[in-house]
Amino acid sequence: MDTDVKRRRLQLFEQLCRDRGIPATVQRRAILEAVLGLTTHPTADAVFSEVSRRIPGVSRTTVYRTLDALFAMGLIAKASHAGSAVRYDPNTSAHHHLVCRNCDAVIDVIDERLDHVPVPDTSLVGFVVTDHQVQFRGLCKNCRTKEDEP
Amino acid sequence: MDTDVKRRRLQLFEQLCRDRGIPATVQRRAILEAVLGLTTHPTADAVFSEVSRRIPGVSRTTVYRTLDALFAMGLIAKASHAGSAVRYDPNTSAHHHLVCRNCDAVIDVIDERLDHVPVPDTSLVGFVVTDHQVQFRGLCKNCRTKEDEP
DNA sequence: TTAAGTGCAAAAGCTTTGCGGGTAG
DNA sequence: CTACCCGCAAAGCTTTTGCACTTAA
Repeated sequence: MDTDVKRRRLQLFEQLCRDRGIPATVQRRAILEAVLGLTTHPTADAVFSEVSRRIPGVSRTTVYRTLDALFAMGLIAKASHAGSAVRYDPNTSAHHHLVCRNCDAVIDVIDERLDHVPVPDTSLVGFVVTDHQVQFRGLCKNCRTKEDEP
Repeated sequence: MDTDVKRRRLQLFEQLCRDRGIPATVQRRAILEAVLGLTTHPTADAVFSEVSRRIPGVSRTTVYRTLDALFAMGLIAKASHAGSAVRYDPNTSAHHHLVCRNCDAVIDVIDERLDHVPVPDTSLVGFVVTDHQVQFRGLCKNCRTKEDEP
């Protein structure tokens, strides 16, 4: 992620904490920095590994709780796709995903044309649409080469 | 699900089993019928409950194993969206979903316009797209009324 | 000071695995 | 007959919860 964006996100974090009168702890800063530094849409466990390097004694529980908190503050996003574990995403603006059906890797897609797909008429079922996301499924580079050599 | 479609799906199941020389057991038939009969994109546990009614002694393990097998045979689909449990879908053809961000309910969307969204250029990352799905997020009827009365 | 956060241990929810006995083809 | 399936129990992985101690504001 761009250094400038990171810096601003961290400043936003500090401000949101001040506004709400909640402590900006070492752990929280480190966990936010870890997500901002990973481009792999890490699972909570992957974030835990990364953070453990900087704060050796940190607990998994704190990572889970903090990821939830950062998500609630709008500082990070959840990547919604099938798979055993939830994945987190530093990119909070509208974007789409390539999802590998073999290894569950998630790659960002930025394409304005996808931000304006036709919204179906959902008045019959009483559903209110606020948001949408396009998922492209297929095979990533790694898994493609693996399938070629059986 | 339409009775005719159900009947044909069950026939297809019998034939696939014969072709592959694998037994079409009572349990498998019942599990397939259960998924075809539920329009709620049931979790494995919901399928288990439904099947238990017809086959009182059936085990969760068999339900999990069979859902996997039916998926591998292309007889049912997995609904890919964030949430703790995997959900199964009798509709195996291209379609899209409304996902409630409050209760995780999944509702089918059939809209041809969504079947032809622009496919982004993924040659740079070496990803081969085979498929896509649009997810509309928002609030379902139930959760909307709940939020109105806090 | 004091409300909130942290770590630990334990539990909960979903799913998979190993194994002995049973059953469809 | 024989390969495959079934149910049971146990374990695995991700995530949540309760509680005593610590820390940021």
